[in-house]
Amino acid sequence: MAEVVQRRRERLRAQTAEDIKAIALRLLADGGPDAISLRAIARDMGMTAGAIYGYYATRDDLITMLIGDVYGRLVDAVEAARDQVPADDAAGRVVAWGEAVRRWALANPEGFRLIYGDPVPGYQPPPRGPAAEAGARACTGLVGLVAAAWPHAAALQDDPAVTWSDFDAGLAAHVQADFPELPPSAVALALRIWGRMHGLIALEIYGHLGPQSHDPAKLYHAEMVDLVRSLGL
Amino acid sequence: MAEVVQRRRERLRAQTAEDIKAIALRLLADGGPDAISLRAIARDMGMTAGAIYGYYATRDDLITMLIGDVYGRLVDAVEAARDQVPADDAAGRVVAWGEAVRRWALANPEGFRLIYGDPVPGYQPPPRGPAAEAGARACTGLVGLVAAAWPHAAALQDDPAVTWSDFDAGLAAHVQADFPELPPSAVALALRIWGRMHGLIALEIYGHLGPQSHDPAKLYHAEMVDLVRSLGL
DNA sequence: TGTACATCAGTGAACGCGCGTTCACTGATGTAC
DNA sequence: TGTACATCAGTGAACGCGCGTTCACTGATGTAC
Repeated sequence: MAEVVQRRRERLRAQTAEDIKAIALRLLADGGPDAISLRAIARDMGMTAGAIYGYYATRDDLITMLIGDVYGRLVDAVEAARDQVPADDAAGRVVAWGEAVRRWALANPEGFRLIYGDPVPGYQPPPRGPAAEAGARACTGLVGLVAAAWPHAAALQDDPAVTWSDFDAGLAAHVQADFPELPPSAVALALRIWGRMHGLIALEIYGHLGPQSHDPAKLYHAEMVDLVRSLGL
Repeated sequence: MAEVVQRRRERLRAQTAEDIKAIALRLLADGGPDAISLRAIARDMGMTAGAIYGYYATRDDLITMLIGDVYGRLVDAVEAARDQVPADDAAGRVVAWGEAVRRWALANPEGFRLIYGDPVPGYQPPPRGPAAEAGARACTGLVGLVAAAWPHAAALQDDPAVTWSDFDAGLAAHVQADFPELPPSAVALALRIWGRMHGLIALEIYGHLGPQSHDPAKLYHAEMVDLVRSLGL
């Protein structure tokens, strides 16, 4: 077979694989994680359910790709928001990051559920893969924010009880390479900041904040302000 | 029919209704929220699926009761842990509360998912009901903790921009009745504390912390210490 | 003590549903000569 | 230009599954006389 034809076929295959993901994402946004079924996707694509197996080996494979994609977009959005703020404004970057997470979550609630919630029923996430990678990216970004703030934060947040062995070896190595001066407690701080951003957003997305608060945005912003203060900024 | 017989029948009915919930909870613990199906419950009870309709009108009704139950137990556990600490030790009570939430979540991960995560596929939570009630209880408890800390926290956390209208009217009225001195920003602080506890726990339960941290307990404890400090305690 | 009746928890079979997955096949596209 | 062959994306029908829900029914328990 001529190479040019083979290459066109590959392009078409890749295109269809993308279409499948795109439709899956629309189903996700419309109906929540449960709405992602091979049959529903096939229906929307005007295909047969069996045809999907030409592109993804199983449903879980597709979901895995999907989570990786969505998670990647979240991290993209958040990094972009951070980079809107000058690098020397450590406090501003932290707040920009945090507010961007919330903004993305509210704009893509089902995406947020897909990433952070019970994924699609019966789905078991693979320990390695695009999702884990995106998580690592997010984590790295937060460490970067902490690194920028560390000159001020150290006095409040340094804790000699924290050691490198408290963390994943890969993460620890990565941090030590990028920020040789940074102590392990700075990584702990980064993870805690992650949790701090995640908490209010998760409560809001899952409808637990609504019954009590009429203004979650204000609440979240206050939390970001307090967070920045706890960084000594 | 003799009253005594009717009463015994009622007792038996109530007992069976409880058994159904108990088995549903075991299914939840074993297989996650998706494992709660009327057919699975009936199988475990040695009944027919249809028989469940003698006790709960629909599956969603059962789930609603279940969530209320589980949430109630969580709040019970947390309140009990708080009450182990003398009332004049505001900081200790906050930490006890927070650690109890995490302990309960780790001991009942599927319960935590049921309450705070995507509930069972297709389930829509009713705005009123035992679950909402338990949420309100948790919220009230946190406000109590903040009230005890407010003499110290006010200087750091008071914010005149927060108004009573930022909150649910019922909650606001309740707080104003119980703690007449407390400003609205104390309620905001309580909700933020809720988020702060929820964040790391949710990340841990849903497996997002594991890849990065080897010692989530230490991480969480550090967060509680920082939280207490941000209360001026 | 015995018999006709009422209650009502639970049965069992059926309904229609959507799902993931498999597989022999069709039919369009391109190749070789 | 025409014909025989290869590729391979997609078909369509079927598999077996578990689900929520309904409904006419059975059969044990207790009541009334």
